[in-house]
Amino acid sequence: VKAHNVCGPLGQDRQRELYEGRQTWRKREFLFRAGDPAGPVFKIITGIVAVAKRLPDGRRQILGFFYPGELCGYLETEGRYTYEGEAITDVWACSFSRARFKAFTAAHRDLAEIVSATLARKLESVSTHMTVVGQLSSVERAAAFLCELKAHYEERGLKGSTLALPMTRDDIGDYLGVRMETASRAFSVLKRLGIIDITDTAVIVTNSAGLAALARPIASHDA
Amino acid sequence: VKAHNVCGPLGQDRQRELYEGRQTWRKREFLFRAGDPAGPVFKIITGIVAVAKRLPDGRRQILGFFYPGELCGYLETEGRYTYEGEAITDVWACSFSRARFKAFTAAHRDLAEIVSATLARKLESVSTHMTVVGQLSSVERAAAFLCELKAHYEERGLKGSTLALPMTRDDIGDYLGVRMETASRAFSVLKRLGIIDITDTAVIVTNSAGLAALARPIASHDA
DNA sequence: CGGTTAGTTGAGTGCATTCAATCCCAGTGG
DNA sequence: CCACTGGGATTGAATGCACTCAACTAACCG
Repeated sequence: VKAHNVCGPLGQDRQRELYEGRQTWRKREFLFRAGDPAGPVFKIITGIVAVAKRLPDGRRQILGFFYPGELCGYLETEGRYTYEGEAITDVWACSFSRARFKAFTAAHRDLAEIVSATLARKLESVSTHMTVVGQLSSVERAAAFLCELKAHYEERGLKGSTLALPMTRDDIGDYLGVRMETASRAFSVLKRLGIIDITDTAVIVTNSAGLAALARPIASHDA
Repeated sequence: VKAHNVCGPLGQDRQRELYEGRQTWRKREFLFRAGDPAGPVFKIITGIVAVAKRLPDGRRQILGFFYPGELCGYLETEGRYTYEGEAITDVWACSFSRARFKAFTAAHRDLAEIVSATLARKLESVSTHMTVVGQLSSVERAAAFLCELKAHYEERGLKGSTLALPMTRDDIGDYLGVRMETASRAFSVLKRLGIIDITDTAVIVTNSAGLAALARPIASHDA
C-alpha cells in the first residue's frame, strides 16, 4: 500500500510541529493496549492497524481497520488508552505527543473544526458498521466488508477490482461479529455465486453490481 | 423523567442565543428522517428519542436512545439528516438553527472543545455498544442494556433499582440486534435467574451484582 | 364491549457455532 | 534438496441459539 496522503487532515507544516518520532512495528505487535497510560497518538504511514475492544474472556470486537494517513490511539478514558491497536501488517507510523496535540488543536480554531469533522465522520462510519453487525446475515456482512474495502481503495485512487486482504479471516470475523469459519464460508458463498474470486492474498471482485446488491442494505456510496 | 440538566454542555446564556423554538412530538412521531434536508438540531427537554438507521427492506438498527438534556439530529450527510429520530415517548424539545449552531461553535473556542469531547464520548459509547451487538449472547445483551440504563439513571441522580422501560420490546430488540421475541425471552431468563422482576412498565433489578456479572464483558463502569 | 397493540410463550426451522479433519504454503533444519 | 513443522484457510458434521410463525393474554381506547 502506498504511503501517499501522509498528512491527512493536518497540513504538512503543522504536522512537523507535532512530530515526535517514527517507529515501526512488526505484524501482530501492539502500538497500544487498552488500559495502558495514554501515550502518543499515532499517524500511520504504511501498514494497517486494527483497533479493538477485548473482553475479559478473550472475545474481541475489532472496531475498525486504520489505513495509511489515518490517526489512531486518540481515544482515552481516565488517562488510559480506551482500546487496543494491533499491527495487522508491518506498520510504520509517526508518534505525536498527546499533550502537544491537544494544545495545538485547542489553539487553532480551524484545526478544532477539522477534529470535530473527523470525529463526526468516524462516528458515522462506526454507526454504519454497527448496522452491518446488528442486522445483516453473514454473507451480507462479508459483502459489505468487501464493498467498504473497495470504496476505501478507490478513494485513494487505487482503481481495479483486485482487493488485497492483508488481514486474516480471524480479523475479518472479529470485525464482522462472526467466527472465523463463518467468515470463510461467507467468502466461499460469494465465490460460488460468481461474485468474487479468491486468490492467496487477495479477492477479485468479478461482479461489482452483485456485490453491491448483497450489501445494498448499507448503501453508503450509491446516493 | 425529570427535565433537569436541560442545558447540558451549553451554558444557559449561550443556549438562549441559539434558541429557535420549542415543539412537542407525540409518541412514534419523527423529529427528523434520514434523507430529509438537514433542518434544526434538537435538544431534548423531556422524553426519549431513538436515533436509528433503517434499511430498504425495513430492518432497523437503533443506534442510541437519547434522553433529556442531550442533543440529537446533528449528523448530516450532503446536507441531509443521516439518521432518523423517532419519539419513543411524547417528546418536548428545543430546536436550534443548524447554521447558527455551527457558526456559534466555530466562534467560541471552548465550545468547539466541548463539541469535540461530546463527539468523542458518543464515539466511545457507540463502539462499546458495537461490542455488545457483535460479541454477546442475547441474555448478555439484555443485561448490558439494563446496566447501561441503570448507570444512565444514576448519573442523573435517580437512585433506586426500579428502571422505567418506556421503549417497547421491539425497540429494545432493534437496539440490541435481536428480534423482539428474543429480547422478551432474554428478559424472561433474567427473571427466572432471580436477577430482575418485570412489572408492566418497568424492570426492578433485584440482583445488581448478578446483572453486572452477566454484562461483565462490557464493564464500562467497574473501573 | 369489540378492536387494537404490546408482550409472552411454544413449536419448528435455519443459520452460525463448535469441533475436527484436511490442505496449503512458508519457514527451518537435517 | 527434501522432510518436517506450524499457522492460516477451508470444509464437513453435529450442536445450539436465535429466528419465524403462531397462539394466547393483558392492557388500553374507542
